[in-house]
Amino acid sequence: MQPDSELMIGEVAALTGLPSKTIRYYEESGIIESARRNDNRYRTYSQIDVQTLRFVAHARSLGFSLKDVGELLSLYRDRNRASKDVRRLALVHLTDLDRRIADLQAMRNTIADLAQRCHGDDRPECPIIEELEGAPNRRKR
Amino acid sequence: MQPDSELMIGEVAALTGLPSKTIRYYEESGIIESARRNDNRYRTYSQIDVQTLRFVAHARSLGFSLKDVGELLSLYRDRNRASKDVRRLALVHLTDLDRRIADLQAMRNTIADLAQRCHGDDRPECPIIEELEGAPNRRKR
DNA sequence: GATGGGGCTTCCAGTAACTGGAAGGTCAAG
DNA sequence: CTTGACCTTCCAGTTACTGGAAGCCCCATC
Repeated sequence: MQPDSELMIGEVAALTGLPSKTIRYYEESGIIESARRNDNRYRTYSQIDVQTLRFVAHARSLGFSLKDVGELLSLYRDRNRASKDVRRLALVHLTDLDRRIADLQAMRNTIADLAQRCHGDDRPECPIIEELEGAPNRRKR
Repeated sequence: MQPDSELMIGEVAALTGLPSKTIRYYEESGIIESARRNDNRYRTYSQIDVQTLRFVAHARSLGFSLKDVGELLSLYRDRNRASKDVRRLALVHLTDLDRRIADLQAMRNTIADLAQRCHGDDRPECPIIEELEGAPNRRKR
């Protein structure tokens, strides 16, 4: 119950799950504002800063880019935000995730099929090598 | 029907679907050996080189790392390879793909759920922001 | 008082796999 | 002779960190 307790970066790291290095990196890259410093030039953080960093960590864990996180943060702080702006960001991200999942899934299925058809013994015959050797390559994007 | 025709990098690019820049990059990073040069110091390639680059392109399109592609290439060239070595590489890659797909799928589901519950209008209330604000962050890996 | 151990600081480099761009050489056509 | 389309090398930027070096600050101990 100390509303104005100032934390050092290691404590914030423990509270948010983010490495200290990453917190400094977020500051350096402008995703969060520069931390205040105490007499030792050490960074100090408030509970609000911890909340902000938790927000960032959570958005990152959902796969949003740092650029997106920046926009989400400003929407988060904007009491007059329109939820459609947040939703639009989320939907763009969703589309991107779906595309990436589909790409990986296609690779996965091909690999699984090839691996399943490969004897996996000491002989050289191998459908995986044959596929790589012969099949035309797919276009990306 | 010219078995010893020498191609320039642009032609190889057209034949393999790989940008010239990427072919040079593969050479520089040691994934393929240095191309012979003609009198102008231009790189020249044989049909075998084209085959090798197609192999590389295809392996890359299946998501193998360049390091893996290097190993696959040496297995490809090894007439005494054991198919189990190829298969092992593929299975490790498969595991990695599955993990990445699962990670993305989890994100995707969360985002889809949040976006679906968001009104997406001009009002500020937004379950997406609330989730980022409040929920504990998941551990990666 | 010297020393040791954390934690903090900055700065530099490396990761993966390219991609973009600058500056310049070569060659054939018009 | 100049243009245009190739080719060359080299450097920088991308994404989101992560590792490591060198050095300060503070506290505890011998």
